[in-house]
Amino acid sequence: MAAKKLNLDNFLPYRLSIASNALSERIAAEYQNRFGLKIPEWRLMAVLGEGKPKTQRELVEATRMDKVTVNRAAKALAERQLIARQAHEVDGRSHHLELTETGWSLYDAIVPAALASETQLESNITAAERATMMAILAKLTAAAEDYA
Amino acid sequence: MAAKKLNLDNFLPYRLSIASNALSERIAAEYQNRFGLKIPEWRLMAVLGEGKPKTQRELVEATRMDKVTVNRAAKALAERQLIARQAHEVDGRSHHLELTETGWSLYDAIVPAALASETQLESNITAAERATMMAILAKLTAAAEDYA
DNA sequence: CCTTTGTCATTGCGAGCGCAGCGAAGCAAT
DNA sequence: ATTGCTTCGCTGCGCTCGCAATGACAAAGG
Repeated sequence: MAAKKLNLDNFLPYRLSIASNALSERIAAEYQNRFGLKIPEWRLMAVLGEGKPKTQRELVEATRMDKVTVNRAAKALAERQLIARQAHEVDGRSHHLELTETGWSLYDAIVPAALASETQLESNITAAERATMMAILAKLTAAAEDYA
Repeated sequence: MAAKKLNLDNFLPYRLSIASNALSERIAAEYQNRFGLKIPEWRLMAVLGEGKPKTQRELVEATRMDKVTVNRAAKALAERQLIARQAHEVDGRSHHLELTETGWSLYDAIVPAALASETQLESNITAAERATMMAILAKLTAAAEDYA
């Protein structure tokens, strides 16, 4: 018999993974059904919704997603005419991506839905808890990445 | 221009996903390198380490993983002789899975490593923060799943 | 210039994940 | 016993993910 045991339910990375998965699935289904967007696509739109055109490289940084993920999401959005690729003035390899008219109207439709959805999800926790949570998540992320 | 904007960095599901991914990658690499285990395999061992033989169905419930994931993990562990499949006395379709001698010795080697790893990851947060975190994760998970 | 080295976007490919569907076995009801 | 329904483990298959390699262009050094 083992000297020491371990309870999976009390294991933080496990619980974090379960929670993240549950939320992701729920949100992914919602965005897919209502707007036809996958999560990476939605994330690009969220960043481009800040107003400034960005290159894929910049989007990778902003969304923390893989460059391939960003590329494919951008491709899908461009095909649906939700974003436009403007040639880069100085760098011939790169493009500036920005929301089109259609993109903006979809964005305007999504934002309230996203906020409402988040409000509902967080209806069980207090503002203080939320703040604590965000701080801890930042610490854990940093710790995991620093480890290297 | 959009009526309302949205900052991705302040979006909880996004931050949760980033954190979970960062931790998962780090842990997956560690288990893979040191013990040749993938995360689903490690989770099965963690549950079986409680001592009671379990069927795949029970493992699905305990680990919250898909039945296919559990099946493949069990297959891999059985091939490495880390777990044994005992025929089920009453139900001919099912088997009882339990750790073998070899399985136990690997388990005994992993547990201290897992605990040390978690301790290090959590060295930046207090016990109170950890407790808050766990409680919130449970609430969020429940909220996301209830939505259905 | 021209070569080398670096950077941005893209494509190739393998790994992982999970739904849907299958056969085998149990269970219920007649 | 037979029929129909459920449950267990397993396989097929499609989708997503991300590393690695490629192609196009840029920048730096001779």
